[in-house]
Amino acid sequence: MEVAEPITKDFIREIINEDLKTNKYKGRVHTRFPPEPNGYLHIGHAKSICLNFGIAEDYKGLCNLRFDDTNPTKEEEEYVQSIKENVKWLGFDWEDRLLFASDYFEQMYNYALQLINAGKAYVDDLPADKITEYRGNLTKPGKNSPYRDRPVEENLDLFQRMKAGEFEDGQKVLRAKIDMSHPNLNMRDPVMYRILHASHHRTGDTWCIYPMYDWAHGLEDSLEGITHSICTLEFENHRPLYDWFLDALAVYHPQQIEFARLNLTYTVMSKRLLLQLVEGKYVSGWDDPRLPTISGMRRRGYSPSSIRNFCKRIGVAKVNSIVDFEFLEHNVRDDLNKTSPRLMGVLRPLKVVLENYPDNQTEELEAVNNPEDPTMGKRKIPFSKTLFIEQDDFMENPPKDFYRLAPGREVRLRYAYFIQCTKVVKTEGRPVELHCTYDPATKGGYAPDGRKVKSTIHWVSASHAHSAEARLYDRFFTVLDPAGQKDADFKEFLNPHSLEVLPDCKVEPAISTLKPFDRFQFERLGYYCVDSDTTKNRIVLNRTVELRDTWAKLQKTAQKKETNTTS
RNA sequence: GGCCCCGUAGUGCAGCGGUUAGCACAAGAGACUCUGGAUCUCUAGACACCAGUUCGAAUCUGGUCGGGGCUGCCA
Repeated sequence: MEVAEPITKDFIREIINEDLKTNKYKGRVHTRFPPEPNGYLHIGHAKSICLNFGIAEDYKGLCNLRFDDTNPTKEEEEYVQSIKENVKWLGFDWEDRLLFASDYFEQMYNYALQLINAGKAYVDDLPADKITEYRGNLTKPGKNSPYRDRPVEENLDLFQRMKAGEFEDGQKVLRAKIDMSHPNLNMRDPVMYRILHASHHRTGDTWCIYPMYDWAHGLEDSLEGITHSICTLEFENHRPLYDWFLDALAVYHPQQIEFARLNLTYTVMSKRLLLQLVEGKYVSGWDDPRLPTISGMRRRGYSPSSIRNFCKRIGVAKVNSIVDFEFLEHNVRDDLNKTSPRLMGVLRPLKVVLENYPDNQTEELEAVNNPEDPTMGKRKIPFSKTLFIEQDDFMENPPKDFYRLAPGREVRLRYAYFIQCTKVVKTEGRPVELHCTYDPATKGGYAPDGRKVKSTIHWVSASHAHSAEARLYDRFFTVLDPAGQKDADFKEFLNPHSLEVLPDCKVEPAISTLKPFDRFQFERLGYYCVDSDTTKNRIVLNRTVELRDTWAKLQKTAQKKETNTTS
């Protein structure tokens, strides 16, 4: 029985409820997800996507996908494509509302003219460093540019010539005329347009002046009839400006609401830093499975619903916080447990020969595809005299709490037989082959005499197994907050063991029915998925996340105890 | 020295003047089990501080302390 998720009423939905009550927007709810196409989306964006599209769903409103493409020097078409794919993959639909800020450039230009005419904007000839200097700082008020009081006619003429391409990059800017001594630095005559002789991914070379975020964003929202413009906390100080522009123009005025962006332990959540990792080849690309990008997580094996659940469960607030990476993992396990077919595969094979099993016999044993979901059916697994089991499932001198195979001990091979270890073959002190006997009476895994075994282990038939490469991932960084370390580059904290490649794993034949991006569980090991590097001749698997492992935890605490007493 | 935002278990959220301060993850104990998985049960754990308002404050007000953000022609 599924327990209904409690309906969390976050502060944003409370504001919307209030607006609905007062009929502020005539009953409309219209949000937008406004990425800049300058990189790939990450899990932090997923939070925003779920929020914006989720609110639209909840209130039967609309959510636009709008690319905020106002800076041609950083934006690329590749990013537009990846973002569209990611949003779609996450399960959201912008219908016919795929929009671009660049579609409004002409309109924005006219609005700028309007502001100039109203005496609220001026062309400034000050170079960039002077503008900075004139701005003052946190505690010192700024001072007016000598060009601040140019007559309207001159401003109009200059601005039109900026647009016409008569000036070099950086030679002039258009600024709002607000207040150079305002305590909020954003209000000290912010730049509205800069000259950029750069080719834009959509408008090409038709423009050489491009609007700044503060000027553009509110207009985009206004033009689209957005009701609630949801953004992250760092834009809080920009809201007065957002409001100022819209009021100065006397146009439709959405409400900006800020929430805290997502932070996750042991990772970085910034397109800028992720770009460094990609460009510096610290990863294989934007879709490297160790990255918190949507593409990376998809390749790693995360399901869209696991990400959506995660985003729903972390909530929305205004406190800066950092979510445990374990919580993300909990959500994948939770989802994948219910939806993933099970398979058996051996990561680090140890050969087992069943001495009393007929030499050339093969049996087909029946296995359940998903114990959590009987509708997923059953499958046959081949069994024979020579098998592989996991090296970890055998210990020559086991401690008392080790339940698995050991000399003289009996365990169950899942869905197969009880076996007992009779002999250990070693080279250089390491077990390389086990001789066991099987009990024919236990076929299927049940002992007719009712005797119990302490554990059930997984196995594959040696001659039937498919070889595969498994890529095991560990946390990407060694510290909780790699980007927040004092006086240090975040790349210093990369975990050198974040990727472990096991080139020759042994997997049951059913693996061949899967295709890239298919997800499954290796029984007793974890959730895996087929990597996109897989070809006809080579199977590559990614470990999404390990199963919860109380044995490993026991060992870890025992180890800790030991080092505590010895030191 | 300025402006803005924020302080509830280890972590993330809920609590909207009267609750034994709730939920989830993590932690600990146990049950069950052909995955040392899943599931189930139980345990421990928090209102930053000080005043004020009120019969009554985690909730309202003021202050203190603490955290975050803001000085791009980035978004």
